[in-house]
Amino acid sequence: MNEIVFDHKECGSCPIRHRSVCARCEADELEELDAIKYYRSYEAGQPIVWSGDRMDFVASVVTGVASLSQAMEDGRTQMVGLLLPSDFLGRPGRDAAPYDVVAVSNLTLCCFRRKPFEQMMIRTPHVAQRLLEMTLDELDAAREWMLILGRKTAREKIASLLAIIARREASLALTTAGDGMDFELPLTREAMADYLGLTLETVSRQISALKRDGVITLEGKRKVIIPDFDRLQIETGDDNDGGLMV
Amino acid sequence: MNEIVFDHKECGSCPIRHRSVCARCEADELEELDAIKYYRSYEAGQPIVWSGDRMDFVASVVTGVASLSQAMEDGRTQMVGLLLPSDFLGRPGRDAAPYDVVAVSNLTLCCFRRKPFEQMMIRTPHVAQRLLEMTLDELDAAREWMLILGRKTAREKIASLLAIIARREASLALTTAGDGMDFELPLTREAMADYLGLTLETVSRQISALKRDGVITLEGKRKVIIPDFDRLQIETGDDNDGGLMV
DNA sequence: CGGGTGCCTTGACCCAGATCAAGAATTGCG
DNA sequence: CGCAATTCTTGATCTGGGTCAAGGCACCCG
Repeated sequence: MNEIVFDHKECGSCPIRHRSVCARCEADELEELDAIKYYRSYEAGQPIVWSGDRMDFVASVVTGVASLSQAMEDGRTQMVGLLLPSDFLGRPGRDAAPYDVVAVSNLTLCCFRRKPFEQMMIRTPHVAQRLLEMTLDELDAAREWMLILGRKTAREKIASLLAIIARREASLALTTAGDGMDFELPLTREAMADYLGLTLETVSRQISALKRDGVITLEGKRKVIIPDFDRLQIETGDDNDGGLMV
Repeated sequence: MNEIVFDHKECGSCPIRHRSVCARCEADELEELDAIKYYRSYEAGQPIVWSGDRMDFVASVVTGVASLSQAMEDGRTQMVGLLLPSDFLGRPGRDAAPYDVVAVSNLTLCCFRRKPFEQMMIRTPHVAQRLLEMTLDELDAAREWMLILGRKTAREKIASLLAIIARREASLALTTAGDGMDFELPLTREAMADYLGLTLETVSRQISALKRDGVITLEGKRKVIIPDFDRLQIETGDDNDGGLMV
């Protein structure tokens, strides 16, 4: 893997966004992708596709947050993934969307018509490779999430979610500012509950508890300040080495 | 996708085992794969790899059942996947195993040394394509499992697991015998508990309850008879159209 | 045949988190 | 500016599933 300087702004719209591969984007495929690409914006709360819908594009998130979720008939819903800027949405080779996709905040997608994208994938093998890599990452994240859902307490779940968001946030903003960090929560309490398999009341109570215990500080309802990341990490119940996520 | 007659025995050892792709296996790659392939057997209960171990092979399951699981330091464990015959194990491009892999029953793997396999992947694009497809299926399965873990009751969890195993079993044995079906449970109560995020006592109680209510019949402790699959399906809480799985 | 050793079942009790309910804080809009 | 409409917090109570404990059953081995 050759380490190439990586400008996220330029590359954000490229679904094969990755420092080593982006270099190649500068070559042929980028133009090819440009020809089939278009942007779309969504308002917070707006649905993007419903489970089962035909989906004739794939896309990458430019700005904002989207959620993938599955719903049961009686209204119970489980969020199964969270898409942050630079994440990929859609599945080459599949007609129907497998989950509901909703814009959690205001959102911009960079879309590619699916058929031409698939064609390109066949012709340029490294795109399929990259997509495989990304899918394996998503699979790992989904499985780490299974551990959270199946075996962690409410407090550990909240801590895990905060740690994951903090880590993601830190890796995007390149401010590796030691152990203290802060960010804006992109999710409502209800969305957090749907992600964690809890009720919104429990989410609220556990956030209050973490605040009371000095693990986090809140500024308003959404801004979270983490004075000591290691402390938060302990609250997650995980062993104390890194695990990637979301 | 061209529908070719599919002999599972011949193809079981081919990691690109799929009716449409198997046809191509008859050509070049099959020989190439044969050259780097070897078999390994494990006894029930035997570990195959531990999370974090270096893993220098990929494999496909020939016979038996293996489990993927994640453990917390204090002993809580969550099973995150179940590998049945014809499933693929391992990740091209990754050195370390991300989970513990254990043989649930006696198990035979058909292994390929990883490096040569990766080389071949680069040269033959349709293998990468197939692997991407398989990984997407696993991702869907993992996410359906997230719904089960996060939002279903204990009874629904058990019903879901039984329905999933029954469906898998039915698709392997080509006996599409209407609505009645039966199979041998490949998991202990404890393994089921680890899969479902429950305790083994709750698993036992809910199985007893389903038996009492006539949803299933047991023969011994492991053989499950499902007189009416639709009835079981209702107990899962899902909407009543198919959803793939495991 | 008798006593392990796994695996499973069932009962009694308890508690983390759900549910129900009442406000408080924040946001948006006429 | 004032009055909804959201979104969040907190309290009181309830309950599904966890925990602890006591056998039951099948199989193996000496």
